[in-house]
Amino acid sequence: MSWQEELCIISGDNRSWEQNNISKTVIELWCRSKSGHSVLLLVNGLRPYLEIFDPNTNSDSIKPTLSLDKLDEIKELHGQPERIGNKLFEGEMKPFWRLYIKDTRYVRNVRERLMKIGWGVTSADILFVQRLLLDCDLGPHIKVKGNILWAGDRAPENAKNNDNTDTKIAESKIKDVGGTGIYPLDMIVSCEYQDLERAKPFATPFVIFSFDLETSIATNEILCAAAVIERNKERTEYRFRGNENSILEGLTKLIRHEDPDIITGYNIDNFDLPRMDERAKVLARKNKMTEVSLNGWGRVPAIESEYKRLLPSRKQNRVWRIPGRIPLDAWWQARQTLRPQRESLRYVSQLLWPNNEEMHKLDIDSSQMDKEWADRPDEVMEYCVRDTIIPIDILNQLQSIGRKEALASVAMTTVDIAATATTSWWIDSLVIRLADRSNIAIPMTKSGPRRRNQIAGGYVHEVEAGMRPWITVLDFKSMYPSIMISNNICSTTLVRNDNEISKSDNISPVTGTRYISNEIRKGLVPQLLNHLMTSRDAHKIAFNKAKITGNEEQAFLQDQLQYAVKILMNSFYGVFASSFYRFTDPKLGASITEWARYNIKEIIRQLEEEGRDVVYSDTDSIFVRSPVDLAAPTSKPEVGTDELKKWEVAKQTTLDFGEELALRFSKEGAELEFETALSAFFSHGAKKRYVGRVIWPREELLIRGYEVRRTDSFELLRDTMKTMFELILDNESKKSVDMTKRIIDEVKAKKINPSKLVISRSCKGRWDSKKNQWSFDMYTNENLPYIRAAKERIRRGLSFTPGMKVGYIVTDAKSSPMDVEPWLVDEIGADPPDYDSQYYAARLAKALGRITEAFNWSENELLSGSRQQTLFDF
DNA sequence: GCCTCGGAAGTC
DNA sequence: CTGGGACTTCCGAGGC
Repeated sequence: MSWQEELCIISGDNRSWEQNNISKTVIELWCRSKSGHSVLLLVNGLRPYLEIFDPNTNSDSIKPTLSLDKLDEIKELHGQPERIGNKLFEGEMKPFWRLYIKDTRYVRNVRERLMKIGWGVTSADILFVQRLLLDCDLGPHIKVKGNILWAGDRAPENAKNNDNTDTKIAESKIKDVGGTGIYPLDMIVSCEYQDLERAKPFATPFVIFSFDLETSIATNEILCAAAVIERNKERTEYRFRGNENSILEGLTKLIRHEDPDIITGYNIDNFDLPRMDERAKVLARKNKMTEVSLNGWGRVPAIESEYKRLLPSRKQNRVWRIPGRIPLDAWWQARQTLRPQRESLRYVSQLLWPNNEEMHKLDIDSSQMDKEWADRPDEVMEYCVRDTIIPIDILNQLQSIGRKEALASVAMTTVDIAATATTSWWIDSLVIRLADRSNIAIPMTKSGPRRRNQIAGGYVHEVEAGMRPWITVLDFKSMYPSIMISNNICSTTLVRNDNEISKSDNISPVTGTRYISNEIRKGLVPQLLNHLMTSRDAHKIAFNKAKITGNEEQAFLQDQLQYAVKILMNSFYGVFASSFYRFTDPKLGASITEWARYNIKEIIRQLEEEGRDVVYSDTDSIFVRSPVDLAAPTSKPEVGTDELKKWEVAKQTTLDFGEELALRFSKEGAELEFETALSAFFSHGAKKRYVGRVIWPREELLIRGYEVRRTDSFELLRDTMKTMFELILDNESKKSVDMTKRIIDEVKAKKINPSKLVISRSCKGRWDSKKNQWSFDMYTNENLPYIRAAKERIRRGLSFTPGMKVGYIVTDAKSSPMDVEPWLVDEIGADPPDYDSQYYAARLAKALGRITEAFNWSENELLSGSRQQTLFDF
C-alpha cells in the first residue's frame, strides 16, 4: 500500500543483507511523523563507496605509478572502479576513482589495504546514514513516498489493510527489503532513496519517556521504579514495584509498547542507565533473551540476532546509545544551560520554580533508602513518580528538545546527531555536502598526536583599576566567521606552494599565510558561513513577521532556528583551530586570530591617536570613553530634576558617539556594531573582570568574571559583592564599605544562614571495578577540599557521579588540609555543619577588599570607628 | 607567617 | 574519539 507523508528523522543505522546472492545495504531511519505516529523507514538503493587517487599524479602530468588492475584482488569491491573526474586534494587537482564496496563492514579493511598499496583514500569514514543525507541533500525533516509493510494499532486508520496488519505477512515483506522483523514502531514503510525529499522544518510531536529507579544502598537492587510518558502534551504515570524482575520487565514492556523517541530522567547517564544494565546482567545470568526482556530498550525487533542493538550501551564511558531513541539526561541539559550553583534535582527545581513547594519538597531521605522503603514504601513510590515528572518539566522549560531539532535542521543531520554528537559532526554535515558538489575530495579525520604548538588566541587590553564614567561598547559582529569569509580562509584556498603565489592573495598580517582571492576561487567554508549568515538574517526577519501577525508557533520556530544558526556558526572556528578535523591546517586557526588581533588593535591605535580613552577590549569588543561633560551624573537622578536633564544629555552624547564609531570603523568583513552604552564602568584592574551600569538598550547591571558569577564562590559573597557594585556605581562607596563590614561582623558572630556559605566545585573520579570503589587517582593531590567532600558523600551513602558539582562547607581552615563537610541539606535534610567563621570572613574580606582597594581607600579611611579595624585586618 | 609554585577549576 | 586560547582565583605544599 503506497503512502506519503512528512517525517522527522530521529536516528539512523544501516544493515547489510543479501538478495539473490547480491549484497545490499538497507538504511533504517527511525522517524516521528508530523501528525504524531512513529515510522521506521527502510531505505534501499544506495551502495557504500569510497574514493581513491594516486598521490603521484596531478591533473597536468598524469604519471600513474599505481595500477587499477591490482584492485581486482580486493574481493570486497562491487563492480569496477568508476572514474569520477578530477578533484581538489590539499591544493592540487588529481584524477579520482570511486570504488563501490559490498558491505559497510568491509570499508575499514579495504581502506587500510588500499593505503598500504599506496593509494590516497578519501570519503572513507562517513557513516552510511550521513551518506544518505549528504547524497540526497536531506535534513531531518523529509517528505517520503513509500509502501506500508506494517501498520500497528497507533497507525492512522487509512494506512491499514488486511496485509499490513497481519504480522506474518508483514514480517516476510520486511525481510524482503532487508529489515530484521517487526520493529516496535507504529508503522514500517519501505522505499528507495529517490523517494525521499527535503521538507520544510516543523516542530515534531516527539514522544518522551522519563523514568527513575529507587535502589537499595545495601545491595544495589532495584526497589521500585516509576515512569511517565508524554504524548501529544498528555502525560501518563506508571508505577512499578514487586520483585526486581517484574520491575525491569514492566519498564521494558512499557518502552516497547509506547515507543518513545526521547528517554529522559535526572542523572540517567550516570545512575539509572548503568544500574539497569548492571541489574539486568545479574538477573539474566548470561541468558541473552532474558536480558532483552529486562533491558531491551533498542528500537529493533526483540529477537536474538538483534541482541547487540536491543541493549543500551556506551563506549568508553561516553554517551549512552539506545538504537533508534535519544537518551537525553535532564541533569546534563540543566547543567549546560542553567549552570546552577548546585546540581541536585531539588536545587535545580527550586531554581526553576521557586514558588512551587510541591515540586521540591523533601520527604524521603535517599541516603537511608533501605529503611525508608521498609517503613513507608508508598511515600517512596510517590517520591519516585515526582522525580520522573520534573525532568520532563525541566526539558520543556529549557526548550531542550526544540533546540536540538532546530540545530538538526540547520546542520542538516538527524536529531540524535544534533543532541548527542559534537560540533565536528554538525560541521561535517554541511562541509562534506558542499565539497561533494564542488569536486573537492573529503580527507579522513586526522588521527595521531593531539598535542602540537598552541596557536595564539584573542587580544585582551590591559585595564586600569577604578571607575570610568560614560562608556560606549562596540562589538564586532560574528567576528571569527566574518574574518573567515572576508579573507577567504579555508583549507581549499590555502596557498601551499610558492609557485602558486598570486598578487591577489589575502595575506595574513603576522605569519604571512596566503589564501587565494575569492574572486579566483571561493573557499568552501567561507561559502557556507556566508550562507549561514544570510539564513540567520532570514530567520530573524521571519521571526519578526510572525510576531507582528501573532503567529506564536511560527515565531517560536523561527527564533529556535536563528539561535541554532548562531550556535552552528560559532562552532566553526573551534573545529578549524583543532588538530583533528579533516579540513584543517594549524595555519587556518592561526590566521583567523591573527586577523582578529590586527583588526581590533588597529582600531584601538586609531582611537588613541585621536585622544580617545580605550578603557578595555577583549577579543571582539572595545570599551571607549564617550565625550561627555565630566559634571554629568553617572547614576540616574530623580525624575523632574535638572540633574536628570544632564544625565539625558550625557546618554544621548554616548549613543551618538557609539553610532558614529560603529559607522566609521565598520568595513567589509569586519562590521563593528554599537552594542551597549554604560553610564559607569568599574574594574579593580584585572582582565576579564569588570562591572558596568548599562543604560542602553536596557537598564541593568552588567557583571563579568567576578565572584558574583562563579560557582566556586558562595552565595553570601556573591550577594554582598553584587550589592557592593550597585552602591559603588551609584557613588555610594561609604555605604558599600559600611555594608561590607556589617556583613563580615555577622559572619564572625555566626549570624549567617550556612546555606549562604556553600562552596561548590565539580569533581572528577572513576569507578574502579577491580577494587569495587571510587577512585580519584587522576588528581596529583587528593587533599583538595571538594575531593574530600565527595569522598564523605560516598561514605554517607549519597550518590556520586564523575564531574558532578560537590557542595561543601569549610568547618576548620586552620588545619592543613582544611576540614570540610559536604552540604547535604538539599538532598536529605541533614543538619547544616558548623562553619569556620574566620575562614569565611577572611575570604569575604579578601575578595571584596580587592575591589575597595581600587578606590585607593587607605587603611585609615577604612578604619571602623570604635575598634580601629580596617576591612582587611580583623 | 610569608612567599612562590603548580594543579585545578571556572569564566569569557 | 577528540572545538580553542587568555586570564584569574583558590588551595596545598614546600622553603625559609
